[in-house]
Amino acid sequence: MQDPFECTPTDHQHCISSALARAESLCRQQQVRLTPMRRRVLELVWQHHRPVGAYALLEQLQQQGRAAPPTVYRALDFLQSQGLIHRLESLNAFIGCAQPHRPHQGQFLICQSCQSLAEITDDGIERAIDAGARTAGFTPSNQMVEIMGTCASCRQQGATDV
Amino acid sequence: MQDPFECTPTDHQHCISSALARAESLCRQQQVRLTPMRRRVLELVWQHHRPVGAYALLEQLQQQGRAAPPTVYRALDFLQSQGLIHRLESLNAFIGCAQPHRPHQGQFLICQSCQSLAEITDDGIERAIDAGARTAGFTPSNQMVEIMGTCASCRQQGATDV
DNA sequence: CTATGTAATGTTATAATGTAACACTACATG
DNA sequence: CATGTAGTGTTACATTATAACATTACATAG
Repeated sequence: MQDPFECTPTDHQHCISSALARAESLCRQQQVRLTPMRRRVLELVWQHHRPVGAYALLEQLQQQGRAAPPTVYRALDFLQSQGLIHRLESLNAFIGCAQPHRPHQGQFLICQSCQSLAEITDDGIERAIDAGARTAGFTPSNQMVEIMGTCASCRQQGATDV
Repeated sequence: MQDPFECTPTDHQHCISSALARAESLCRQQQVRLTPMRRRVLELVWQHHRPVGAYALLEQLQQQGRAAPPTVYRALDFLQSQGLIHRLESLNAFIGCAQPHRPHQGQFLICQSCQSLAEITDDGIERAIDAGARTAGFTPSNQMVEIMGTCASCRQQGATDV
């Protein structure tokens, strides 16, 4: 398994371009339009490659012309509806989804030390949540799981010097 | 198991007063001060008995004198630090915790139909999350689990008339 | 009992996040 | 070309949260 927290600069260009390619293909399949604005916002999200707020994206858009909050939020809403990005509720931020092809909700590992984030898709977690909810007479439609802690590389460093 | 979504008016008075009594006792134990303001905010949170926003609480406080946002947020921070309330990230809202004596994080069942909320504490979920995170080389310290769906009573009604 | 320090609250202003409402433009289709 | 719908622009505002500093309450040492 590739460490989801690691990404060299070279990888990173690849991350971005392959994410955009996947998005193009997925939107064609779904017959929805990945307009220039939507594509641009998705590109910016992937450039960060960590949770990024709507207003940070807005500032970047404003460096190349005018833009206002609704424009960003609309693009983000669209991207989210297509599963191309996830929203992190505990951070009010967004991140690109690496597996937009198969619908999922994902669980998020948020490193409190380096602010990096990894997405996992763990059937065991999803099943446990589903079972727990149903035991309480509740019919779940959607799960949000955000896990705060320390990523592997921060833990190694932190073991001595933090 | 008592249905966490149900609470008659009579029960409700009992909910509030017993929550306050538990809070008093817990704060004495912890040697922290449940000041009148903090107590009042906790009481208001319990009066709602569903997720309530900081500004809704603020408005209520303002009906009995002046109050400003920092006052409410400080009280909420304190209550949260003592485990007396939980913050629901996906709703930007707060709710009283029914088991403040044993530290826990809880999982939240949010009914999208009636906006009620139930807290469960499911070891299976917590273990699955812990295991899933560790498999990814991540050391979790804290979990946020918010589950959207339909509560039992809404589902019964909704089966026919929604 | 007063002095002193810390915790808690008051107060003002502002930051950060998000949306409503309406105008305009682009684009597909009849 | 006419028309409708999706997408974007624009303005204004709503909602949520915090920074910074003043003041008050309260415990404890002297």
